[in-house]
Amino acid sequence: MFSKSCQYAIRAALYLAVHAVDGARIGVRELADKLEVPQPFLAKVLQQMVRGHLISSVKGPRGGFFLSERNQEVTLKQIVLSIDGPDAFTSCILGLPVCSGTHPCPLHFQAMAYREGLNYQLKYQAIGDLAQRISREEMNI
Amino acid sequence: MFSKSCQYAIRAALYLAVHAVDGARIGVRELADKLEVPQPFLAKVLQQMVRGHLISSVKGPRGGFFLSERNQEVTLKQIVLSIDGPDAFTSCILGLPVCSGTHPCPLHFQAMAYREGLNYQLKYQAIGDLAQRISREEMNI
DNA sequence: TTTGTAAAAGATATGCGGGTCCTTTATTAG
DNA sequence: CTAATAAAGGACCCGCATATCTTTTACAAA
Ligand code: FES
Ligand code: FES
Repeated sequence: MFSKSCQYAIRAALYLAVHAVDGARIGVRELADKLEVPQPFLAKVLQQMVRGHLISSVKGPRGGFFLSERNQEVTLKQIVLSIDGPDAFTSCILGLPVCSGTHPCPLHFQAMAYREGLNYQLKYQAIGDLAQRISREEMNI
Repeated sequence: MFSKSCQYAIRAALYLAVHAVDGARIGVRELADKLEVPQPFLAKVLQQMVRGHLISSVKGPRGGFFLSERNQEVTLKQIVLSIDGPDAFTSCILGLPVCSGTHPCPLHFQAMAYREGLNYQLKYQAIGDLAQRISREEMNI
């Protein structure tokens, strides 16, 4: 479904939303440590996200990653789109060259139901909103 | 979601169910040709399926692949299990080490809803049954 | 029994996502 | 201004899914 890069990206963004509050910045070290993912690889993903304006960063002492006001409004969908591209939700689950309702594969309608549901979630949940749910309902990231 | 091997496996099984009727056998050549997948690789997947008793084969002239009576009863779920292993439907969509409802990731419940639907489909649809739907509703495989 | 045919098996290549390392650049505290 | 710090950027490596090729084995028809 999601590539590893994309999973890391989402989890990192959520971690920042929950923990990088009040102007605090968080470094790759802590991030990689808390998410339990390989540090150098996470760094790559993070800078890719910065380039895509999904998260923000400052260099130097007391620097690190954080979410600007704009970044809080970023949706999970934007992250997926930016990292994995648009095909995750539009390609046929059986790998057929085209996914269409007029000549569907046998799993098409069931797969679409699933994907549409998830898609909706991704589309309308901003990082900032999710952060609150996460702390409130003590979810894992 | 599914690996390429698994996609090929499912499509091949369905093709056999639809076309290898009345004791006819179908060779790798035709199969690869019709499904538009790489022939030598498909051959590997097919023999893997034979070993797993998901499909049947005979060597020699007029030989090829087909579905025995037992094979008709095989479900898509068995194919997925045999090719991709059990993790496809039980692992966390964000890659967390465990997927559980008690400490869920933010996408857990939405993802589960989707997956359960698909899972049901895979679990209760036997190849033989699907074959009829496919011809009747002119679906693509 | 012979011969042609087609799958089985094994060894081998390739591409890419995933992962690491090293150097450069920017920032800020002192 | 300087030194310490942390991200950015570039080059590189590795394993595995994917894909290919060659040889061997089994079967069936004649
Ligand atoms: S055609 Fe296969 S999922 Fe739509
Ligand atoms: S915990 Fe992530 S999908 Fe269940």
